[in-house]
Amino acid sequence: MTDRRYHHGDLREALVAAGYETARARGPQALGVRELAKTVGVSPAAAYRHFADLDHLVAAVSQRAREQLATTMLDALAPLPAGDNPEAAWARLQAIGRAYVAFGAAEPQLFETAFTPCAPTERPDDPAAWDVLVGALEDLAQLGETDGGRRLADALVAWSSVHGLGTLLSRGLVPADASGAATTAVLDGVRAALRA
Amino acid sequence: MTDRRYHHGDLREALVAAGYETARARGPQALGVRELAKTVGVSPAAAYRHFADLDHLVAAVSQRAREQLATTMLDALAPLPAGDNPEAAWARLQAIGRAYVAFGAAEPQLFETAFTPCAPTERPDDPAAWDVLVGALEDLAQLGETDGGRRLADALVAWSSVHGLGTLLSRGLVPADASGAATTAVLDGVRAALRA
DNA sequence: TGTACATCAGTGAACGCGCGTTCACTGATGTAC
DNA sequence: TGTACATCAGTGAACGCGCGTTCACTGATGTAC
Repeated sequence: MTDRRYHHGDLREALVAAGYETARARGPQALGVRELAKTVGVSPAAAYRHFADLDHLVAAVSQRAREQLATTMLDALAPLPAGDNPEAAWARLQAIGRAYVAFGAAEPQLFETAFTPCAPTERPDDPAAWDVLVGALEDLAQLGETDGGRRLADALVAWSSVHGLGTLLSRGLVPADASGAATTAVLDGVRAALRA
Repeated sequence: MTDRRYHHGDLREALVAAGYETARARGPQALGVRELAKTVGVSPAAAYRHFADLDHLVAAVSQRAREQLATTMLDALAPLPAGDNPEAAWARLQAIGRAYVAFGAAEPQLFETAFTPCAPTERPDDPAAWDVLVGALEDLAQLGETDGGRRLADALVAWSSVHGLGTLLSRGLVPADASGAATTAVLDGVRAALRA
């Protein structure tokens, strides 16, 4: 399989997968055309059959990291009851927020990679963290728990909070052993902010 | 002055100042020993008289960026009445939060630089944004506006919120034209969260 | 006040390195007849 | 079914580059006598 010298099965996918692992271990700045080509067992020039330049390769890896983040949010949602009651809806918002922050703390380099500046992607994220958040807020608005007219503002408040804490944890600016308490405090804060 | 070939007046300071401008324009990754030495008009090796390696030079520039951020917070505080009443204390918290977010939006590369991972600094930040925040929260706790027992949690909630929004704005993930509304929403959210 | 001297902040050349990207090419693949 | 052929995903060598860091050195500075 990988032994085939020519006509790699799916070089693009192999490069993104290898890039994802590199980014996970050493961050987005460690991504390089030459090194990834070597990892995959291909000449550097081969990568240019699939990506215009390094920036586009980074963009593909970055997108994968964002999609992985969104996936962990959906995974956190999966076991929860889909209940139409307020408590269930708040629990869902809390679950995705917790997953977002936990991803930042557990995978600091991927978190960094997910939001690193790079070329625009060809396709939208799938799944997209923003959509998951908006969906959870929509449920709360439907139930009259939040002011439907402030949907966008609420989304920005929630996103800012979890993104901020995720960033602080991922960079070690908030110590890991404060992670649990900080997460609870921030999620409670979001709830209070949206309810007001 | 700068024409002197030997015994530069204060090469360390000159390198940090040049690094600050480079970081401001092109971000922390654009910092390099060779380029900064060239900017300052000195041979690359000269930099090693003042910094153990590139990482320590970056650390000095990063610290300067953080101190600049803290300074803009203090500047925002300066014109405000020092009043002992709740409204004045909340206004002070809001002012420093607004300054923090505005710095991220106005100086995205410096904001990035301020929190880029690098070597530890020799001295603590002066001024330090954290101290400014804690001071403002202390006032509120003294006035009974917030639960003094939750000082640390409150600080983390406030910091996460403004740091998150600052990051999102600095990276263009929240569009600049939503900056004003988003800032207001987030700051109102913090107030609601701490009051609860 | 003048001079010898130790200090040490600079020089400039060199090291080895890995990078992104381009180029002319080759040969495995799948298709058309 | 077998064969000629067009396609294009790969090769491998080379390009020019700028990087961090080290080294033996030089000469301006400030001090001690």
